[in-house]
Amino acid sequence: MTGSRADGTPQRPTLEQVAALAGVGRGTASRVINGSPSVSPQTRDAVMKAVAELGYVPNQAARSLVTRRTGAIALVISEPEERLFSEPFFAGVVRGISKVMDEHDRQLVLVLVHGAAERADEPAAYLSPQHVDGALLLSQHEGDDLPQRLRDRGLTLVHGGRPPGDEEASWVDVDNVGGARGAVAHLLERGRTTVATIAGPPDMQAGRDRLQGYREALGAVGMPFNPDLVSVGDFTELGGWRAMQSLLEQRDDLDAVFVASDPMALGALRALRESGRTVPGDVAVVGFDDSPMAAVSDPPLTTVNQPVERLGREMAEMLLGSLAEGGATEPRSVVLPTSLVLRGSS
Amino acid sequence: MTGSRADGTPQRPTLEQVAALAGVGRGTASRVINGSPSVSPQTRDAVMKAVAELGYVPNQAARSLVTRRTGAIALVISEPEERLFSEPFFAGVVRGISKVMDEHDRQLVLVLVHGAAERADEPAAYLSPQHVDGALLLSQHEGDDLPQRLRDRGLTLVHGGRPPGDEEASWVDVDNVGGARGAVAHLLERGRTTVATIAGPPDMQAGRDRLQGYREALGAVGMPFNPDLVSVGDFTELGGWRAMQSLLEQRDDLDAVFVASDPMALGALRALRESGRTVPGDVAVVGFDDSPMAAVSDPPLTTVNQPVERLGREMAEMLLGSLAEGGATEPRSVVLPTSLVLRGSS
DNA sequence: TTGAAAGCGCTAACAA
DNA sequence: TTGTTAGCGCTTTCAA
Repeated sequence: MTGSRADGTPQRPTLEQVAALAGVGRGTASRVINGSPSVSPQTRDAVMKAVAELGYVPNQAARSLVTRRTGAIALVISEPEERLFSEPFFAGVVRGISKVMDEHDRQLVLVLVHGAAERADEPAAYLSPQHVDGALLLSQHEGDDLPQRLRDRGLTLVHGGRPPGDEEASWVDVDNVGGARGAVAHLLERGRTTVATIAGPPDMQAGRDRLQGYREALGAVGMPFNPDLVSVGDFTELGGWRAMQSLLEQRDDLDAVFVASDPMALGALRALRESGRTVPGDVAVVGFDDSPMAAVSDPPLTTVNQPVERLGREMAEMLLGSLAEGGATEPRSVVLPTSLVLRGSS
Repeated sequence: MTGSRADGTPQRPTLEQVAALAGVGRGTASRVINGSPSVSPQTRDAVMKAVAELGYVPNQAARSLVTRRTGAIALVISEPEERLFSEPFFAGVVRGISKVMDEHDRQLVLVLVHGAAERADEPAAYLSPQHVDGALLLSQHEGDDLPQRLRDRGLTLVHGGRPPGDEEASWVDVDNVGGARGAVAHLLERGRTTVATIAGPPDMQAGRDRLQGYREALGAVGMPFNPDLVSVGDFTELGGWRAMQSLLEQRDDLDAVFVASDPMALGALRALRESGRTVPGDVAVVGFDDSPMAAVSDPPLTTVNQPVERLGREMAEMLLGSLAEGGATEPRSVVLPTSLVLRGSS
């Protein structure tokens, strides 16, 4: 039995009790718990049995105190706008991360870094090796020095998405360039001749990369890049709607458009409908994200699928890998392939 | 200076060093850190100064070891379907929770409880008083016994959303009944005479509550409840589209519809358009959620706004309040008001 | 009001 | 292979 204290809180058994029940010393019990090889099978069995009988669970605080490792990983999300969590992107990434953490018996500490307020005094003082072993960064802002500061504190970091101009960073990203290139190539193969694009915000790496893919696809078939066929949106439905209108004003002869996000593509679909055009008859449309809405829009949206859960998994595994090797390894990076999902809009 | 260890990890200063620098005993330094009243002002100042100078941050592990409190709160999300994170609902709630945790220097540990797999052996063994002081539960499933098991382990809990048939639970919810009632009352006041509803899944409390609000609004003006005017969806756009079609087949004379979620309302809008009807001319539509899409749909959607961030705040504050009082208090509950946002669809 | 000291539960170094 | 022991950094009695 485990006993309980005066306030009714069940009192967890300690390693001491496990050792006593197993008839061994505390050190030996500790070795068994931590999978040390230098323990005889009989001793191991006796300890395991005692652990099971008592329902023993190691006290993480005591353990951290001596090992100086916490078992916790921070998931840092900067400036959680409406967008961030709202996008299925986050759901998938977080799920992937969470599964890996579960598998490794590690805790995920969620840290939302809000705007200037927190930034002012000591930004996320909690994010130090004293509290977490490492950190996963999502949606960093351009020019933010938080990553550098965290590294200075001795934290091992892995970024979701390639951080621009940070050679020291380790990161995992989806192949935005390739995904966009493939989408535009698909439109060209279908015989479209005047392919426009609604690009994402130029201050976001994903926005820039997807525009780059558009250029590369044109270049691959010897078509010139024409600024008239590019309009910039902010990744929202409204932004896509406006961008599409502006494109139609400039070039009423366009017959296809690659849109750098599904919400923007839905806005574009609406603008096209309002202009009296048919999709894909008059204009073919391809989005990016493969969000749930894409499957049920009118018409269903051809779009680029990103392996979001896998992105989370890879991030988590890369971080745990670096931690296992003892930290100071070379920066590493992984790019995950995207795939085109064909639907009615193209 | 704080010194550093061989591996380059900066070595944090300890309370011992703070005490030495301030010229006091370790116990006294501890009292200052923890805001004990029985410390002279001069002593306090000296210690504070030493803390600032050394950049001292208490070691949470050491603290937990003796206080038996962790400073951590778990955010438990059951079965994170696509839906869950995808909805702006989650973004707001998590943001509210996060802010309160920041204010109280507490950590938020994210625990995603996946399907049967985890459930099978020991479900979230981590969720015990040894690791977290309490837990916030989001999107619990009907009949799930996780809450009860966590309480048995001695954890203090607060639910987001009213847990059906759990008298011991503390919870915070938005006024789903009132919000729905107000939405339908609004349609009736606008002169609509045949108000249908697309209800949410009957196995979800929010779905049931919103249907209840619909009934109450009809009852308030002496109108009978007519099953022909009710169709059930699954809170998705596709579900709303289908439900709207089925309603139109049964009752082609309906002139208004209250839809229990915005995604479903967008689907309903599409079905109405496809049937050749105008909104709000032929049929007025009101949704529920005030999601970003509602503002930019065609026409913009009248909908019920929920104070999502506040819901998170209230949950977090309720939990921390219960914890402060020392646990075994009465179950408590809070219902937050919703508000109708008038737009073009009604 | 303050200092000294015990001890929270564990790991790891050292002996045996 | 095993037991013993010295702390990890902190809070909290107990005396003074």
